[in-house]
Parts: sequence; structure tokens; C-alpha cells
Amino acid sequence: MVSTAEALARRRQRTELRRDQVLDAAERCFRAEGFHGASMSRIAAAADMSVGHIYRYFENKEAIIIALCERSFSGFELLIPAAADDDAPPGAAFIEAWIAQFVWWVDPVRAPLTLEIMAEAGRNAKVAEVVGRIDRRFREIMRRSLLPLSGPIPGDEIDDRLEAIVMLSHGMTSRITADPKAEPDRIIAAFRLAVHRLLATG
Amino acid sequence: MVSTAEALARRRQRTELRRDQVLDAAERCFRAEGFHGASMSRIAAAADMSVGHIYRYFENKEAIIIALCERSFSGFELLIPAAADDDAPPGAAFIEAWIAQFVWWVDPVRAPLTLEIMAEAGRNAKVAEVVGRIDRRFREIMRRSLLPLSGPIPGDEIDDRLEAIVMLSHGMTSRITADPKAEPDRIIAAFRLAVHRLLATG
Amino acid sequence: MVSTAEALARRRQRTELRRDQVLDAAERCFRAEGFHGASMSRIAAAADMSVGHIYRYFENKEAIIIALCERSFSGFELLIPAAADDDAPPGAAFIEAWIAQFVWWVDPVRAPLTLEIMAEAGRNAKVAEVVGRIDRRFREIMRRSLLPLSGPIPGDEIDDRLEAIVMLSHGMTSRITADPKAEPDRIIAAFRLAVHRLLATG
Amino acid sequence: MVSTAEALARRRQRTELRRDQVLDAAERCFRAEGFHGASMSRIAAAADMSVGHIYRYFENKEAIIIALCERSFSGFELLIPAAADDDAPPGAAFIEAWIAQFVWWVDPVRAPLTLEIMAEAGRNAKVAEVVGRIDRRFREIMRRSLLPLSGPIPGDEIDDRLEAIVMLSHGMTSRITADPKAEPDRIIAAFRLAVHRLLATG
DNA sequence: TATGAATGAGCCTTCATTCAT
DNA sequence: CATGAATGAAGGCTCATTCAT
Repeated sequence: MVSTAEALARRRQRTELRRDQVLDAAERCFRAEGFHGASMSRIAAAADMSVGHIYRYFENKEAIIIALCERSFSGFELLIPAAADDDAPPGAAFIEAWIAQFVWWVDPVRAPLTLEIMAEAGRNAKVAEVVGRIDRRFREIMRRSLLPLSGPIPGDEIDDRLEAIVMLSHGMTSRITADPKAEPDRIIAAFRLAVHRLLATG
Repeated sequence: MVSTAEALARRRQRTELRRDQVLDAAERCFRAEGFHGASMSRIAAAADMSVGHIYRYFENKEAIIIALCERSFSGFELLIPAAADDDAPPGAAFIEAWIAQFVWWVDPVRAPLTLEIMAEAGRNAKVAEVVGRIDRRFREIMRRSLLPLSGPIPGDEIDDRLEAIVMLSHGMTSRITADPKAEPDRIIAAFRLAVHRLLATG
Repeated sequence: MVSTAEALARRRQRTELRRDQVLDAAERCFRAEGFHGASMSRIAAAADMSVGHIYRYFENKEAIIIALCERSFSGFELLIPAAADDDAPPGAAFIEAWIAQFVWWVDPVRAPLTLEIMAEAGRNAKVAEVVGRIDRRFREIMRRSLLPLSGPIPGDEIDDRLEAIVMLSHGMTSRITADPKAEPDRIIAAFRLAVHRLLATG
Repeated sequence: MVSTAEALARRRQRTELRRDQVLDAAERCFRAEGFHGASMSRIAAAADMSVGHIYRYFENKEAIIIALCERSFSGFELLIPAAADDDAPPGAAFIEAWIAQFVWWVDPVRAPLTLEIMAEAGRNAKVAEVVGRIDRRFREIMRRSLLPLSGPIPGDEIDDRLEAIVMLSHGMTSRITADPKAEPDRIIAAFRLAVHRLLATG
């Protein structure tokens, strides 16, 4: 029946809404207290939901962490193609646009969570896998869309240059989180300079 | 009395030994479970010591964390001048030696802890202060010893280039930790390339 | 909605029941081991409740102590007006009724707790405040209802005589607690005699 | 040998000194934190002594408590005969001197400890015994030395009157401890008034 | 669907006591 | 005589998770 299909869709959508409601709350809590410091009851309170109800949408606390990691990066994952698929704009301007996307990494609200995720990835295989997936995707996109716009680069240097850009982006997260006085603008400026030098010929 | 002075020295030394014993154990536990995941009783077991006894050497768990942060960086802090004070070797060779020191950052055993420290710095002011101190010292040394060896750099770019180098070193920690398959050698290679390009003229 | 209001009322009532359940258990434990000798886990066991659950009803152990102090005195506080408001019976009979209320103080089950409260008041400001409140109320009632029934008392002696009565009532608690062989009846008899002499003219 | 006997006496005396040193420290600690709140290590620190050394003089913490109870009352026990044995001064003056001794009970520094002892007596048989002993002695002395100075008292009232005096003295301790604003002078004044009325004829 | 009462293991920390030195 | 290092049980409290309603 159509009505059943519709009902199912509506239910599915509502479930998605609830999950987001939990993830929003968890994000706030994890940011302030870390994965291990945040408690389910505090997350529940932040989500305006009962503790028990959360367990209808997530098997346990770890599942929330994993889901949050995925959602956290999906925001970034959407940005990259947005810049990449703007088919072939004039080189320099595109690189500039591409760099601008990285303001995302440097958001002082988001960075601590990203860093927490990286640290957790060191001990939690599932988190490591999520991080690995986005990392591979990030490199692939760079290779496909960023590289063509750079000057000619010696083949044996390509991987190192891309790796350096990845490292820079991770480094931004660290800097923003660990140094409360770091200014996002200055961090981005340093990133821009470094990316330009890494994509330059010679 | 000689004996008293000697006894005191011996005691002091043994205290230092015990503290290190605790810090070694804590380091292993923190690496495996994070600062907040690790428990005092597990740390005690790892240190072959009773829980209560640890508290003779550290006021509380946080004091262990702080002490560990300090000890963790002190290793790095010793390296820098070691390279810097090698009085005036020919430029290129020195830079190479300087870069080689960063194998320290890229040790897959040490990196997870460093990352944990950075994440913790985002919520713990005391940790942030320790991190800030080493950060300032790092920059100051770069400015004093590394910069003179680089080609001429436009004055308004100096800070950005140094900042980029700092970001790269943080990025190495992240990469090594989050990606278990990352090879330290490749990471260092990328770092070397980036540093060279950042110190190059033009 | 009616059901909601009813449910709320029922919940509130059950909460009150639980709190009493905890206080009853705590009272037994405190009596046997003192405020600081009794442990939360033993209180929980005595209350047929898990440790963690107690913390839904009381913020911490001290809150239990305070609540118990309040509840402990509220029993006495109810007695006083009961005697006082019996409007204007013939003097002597009333005084007798009034004295009879003090069997409450002399209950060998209650006295040890009262003494513990007094001792605690010496170090815990919150407890001291609860004790101070009941003390003021006690004096005020004596002044209003007991004094008029006594013979004429020189104005400058009134405070001392009331103070002496207060001291006597405290003393009963001490005697009953510290001397297991003390007979409540004899203690009350002495109290009666002393009160009569303190309220007598001359 | 004489020297041995002397040495033994000297040792005994030094032991006594050490015990007092511990008891002084314990008294301060117990006053501030109660019997259960004070810790051996804090007592040791207050006594300028090592923890382990205390155990040469006292079997365990309870032994310190007991010894302190005994010493605590011995101070009072000495006072009574001091007044009593002043052979037969004129009645009224003696009673006044006798009452004056009770400033001891009302010392705001001593009272909290006395109250703590009374509370502990309710659960610790050994403490109860110490308290009981002093209590019996107190009554006996009153009967022997105070009573003869009073006016003629009906035989069946004697015990009640003495009991009331005992209660008053306990009450003073309670009042002084529990009410930080209570003035010792006023308490003593009330006590004096009550004692006079209890010893008066009729 | 939604609640929050209930659990008990586990957290960090402190304790009385012992014993090698 | 004197120390204080060492223990591990027990302290108060919080937690993730379950389940009756």
C-alpha cells in the first residue's frame, strides 16, 4: 500500500531527526568534556530527551561517537567537491577558493572535536576506519582537481606535496585547539602560503 | 653530617625513580586508553605499585598528566638546542640535521600521547600552559637558529612560514596516530620537502 | 490533563517515600556508627537500595545528614505547639503536660542521634544552622507559653532560667546516650523537679 | 643496680612525655575533625612524629581515643577535690567556688571534644566505661562535699537534684559546642542560678 | 514512543596499619 | 628509638546500561 510506504518514509525521517538531535547534543558535550568525560545522562539532558530513549537510536555510547565522527567529516566531505566540481575555473582563483574551504577546519568550535576524534582514532579501530576513509577521499580529490591546476610537479614529489598539505590541515586543528590565543585568520594565512609554495613549480 | 646528607640525596634519587616508574606506567596506560580512559588502579598495576602509594608521589591523577606532559616535551626540548648549537655548519647540511630531529615527533609510540596532550590542552588550562610554553620555545629557537640559514625571506612572510612549519610538525603527530598504516619515513620525507620549500627564497 | 497532574502527584509522593526510606536507613546507620563512621554502601544496604540510586534523592552524604537533622527536630517541633496551644489550662497541670513532651528527648533510640547532631554542629555550619533554628524556636515558645504559667520571676532572671531549662534538655540527651544504664524515667523525674524549681517564684 | 632503676624511671618518664605529645596532637585533630575525621597521618604530623612511631606508644587509633578520653576527664577530676577538700569553708562561699570550677566544662576549646566523647560513648563500650567512671566519681563527690552545704533536702529528692546538676553540666557542653554564638559567661550564669535553686531548701 | 527508576561495577582518593631500614 | 615507604581495603560518588511502566 502507498500509505504504508509513506508511513515508513515518514518514520524513517523522524528517526533521522531524532538521531541528529542526539548527535547535536553529544557534539556539544564531547566538545566540552571529551568522549570519556561526557556522560550519557548529560547528553540526554542536552538533547531534551530521556536517557533510555537515546538507546532506541544508538546501541551504546560508542555508536554515538562513531556516528558523530562520520557526521563530523561529512560536513567537510561536502565542501571539497563543491570547490572541485566548479569545472575548471582559472587556476589561481580556484586554488584560492579551495583554500578558503579550510576555514571549516579552523573553526574554534569544531576543531577540538576533530582533534578528539584523531586522538580516539589511535585507540579505537572503528574511529580509525572512519578517519581513514575521509583521508583517502581527501587525497583522491586533491589529486583529481587540485593537482591539474598547479604548475608542473616532478612525479616523485607529488605524493610528498599532497601529504604535506594533509599534514598542514591536521596541524591547523591542533594549533587552534591547543592554543587558545591562536587566531584563525593567521593560521589560515600560514596555510595559504604553504599550500601555494607546495603547488608552485620547481 | 655526611651520612644525613648522603641519605637525603639517596632518598631524593629514589623518589625521582619512583616518580619515573609511575610516569612510565601512566604513559603506557594513557597511550592505550587516553587520559580519562585510564584508571589509577590500572596505572598502579602497570607500575607494580599499590594505588595508595602513587599518591605519595603525585597529588592526584591530574598531577600525573601534567608531569607526563612536561616530561614528554622535555625530550623534544633537549633535541632542539642540540641541533641549534652545533655552531654554524654550512646551511643546507644544518637544515637537514635539524629536520632529522623530527623523527622524534613521528615515533608511532610517542605520537598518540602527544595528540592526547593536544586534545587535553583544549579543556585543561594547566595542560594548555605546558603546551604553550614549549610552543613559544620552539618558535624562538627556529627564529634564532633556523631562519639565518634560510635564503632571504620577505619580512612579512616570516611568521607565516614559521607557523606553517609548526603546523606541519603537529600534523605529523596527527597523521601518525590516526593512520596506523602511515609510514614514518614517508611522513618525514613530506615534512622535509615542505620545510625546504618554506625556507627557500622567493 | 488530569492524568498528568495525577501522575505528577503520584511521582512526587513516591519520591517522598524514597527519601524517607533513605533517611530511615541512614538514621539507623548513623545511630550505630556516627555520621562519619557510617558508609553510603551500608546505608544503601539498610535502605534496600543501590548506592547509585540514593544519589537521585540526595546530592551527597552531607545532604542526607542535613535532611536527617531537620527531620529529627521536626518531630520535636511539632510537639511543642501541641502542648502550647492547648489554650490556657490551669497552670500546674499544663506545666506537667509540657514536661511530659520531653519524653521525646529521652528516647534511648533517638538520643544518640541528637547527640551526634550536636557534636556535628560544632564542625558543620549547615548543621549548626539547623540546630540554631530549632533552638530559637524552642526558646520563643517557652517564653510565650510556659513563662506566663510560672510564678512571677524577676525580669533579670528570666533568660537564665530559660537557658537552664534548655541546658537540662540537652543534658538529658547526653545522659541517656552516654550511660546505657540510665533509666529514662529517672532522668525525666530529675528534669521535672528542676523545671519546677526553675519556674517557681522567688 | 641503682643505675638500672634510674634508667628505667627515666625511660618511663620519656615514654609518658611521648604519649602526651601524641595526645596533644590528637586532641587538636579530633577537635577540628572528630574522631573519625582525623587521620593518623595528620595526627602524626601535628605531633611532629612519624606515623609508625605513634604505634610504639598506642596500639591503634582507638587506644588514642580512649587515652584521650581518660586524660580529658582527669583534668576535671582533679578540679573537684581541689574545691571539695578545702575543708569546710562557710557554705555559700564554697558553693560559689565549686560552681566556678565549671568554667572548665564551658571552655569553647574543650567542649567540642567532650561532646564528641559523649557521642562516641553511645557506640563504643570502652569509651562508655571511661565516661561512666568519671560520672560515678562526680556524683560521689557531690554527695560527700556539696550536699552537706546545702539546706536540708527531702531524702527522696536528693538523687533527682544531683542528677539535674549532672544534666546541667552536660547541657553546658552541648550549648557551647552547638551554638557558636553562645557566651560562656551567660551559660555559667544560668548554671549558677540553677544549681542554687537545686540546692536550696524547700 | 518515551520515561526515568534502578543497578552495581568502577572511578579517584584516603585510610589505618605494618615493617624494612 | 625512629622513619616513612608500602599496602589494599574501603571511602564517597558517577557511570553506562536495562527495563517496568
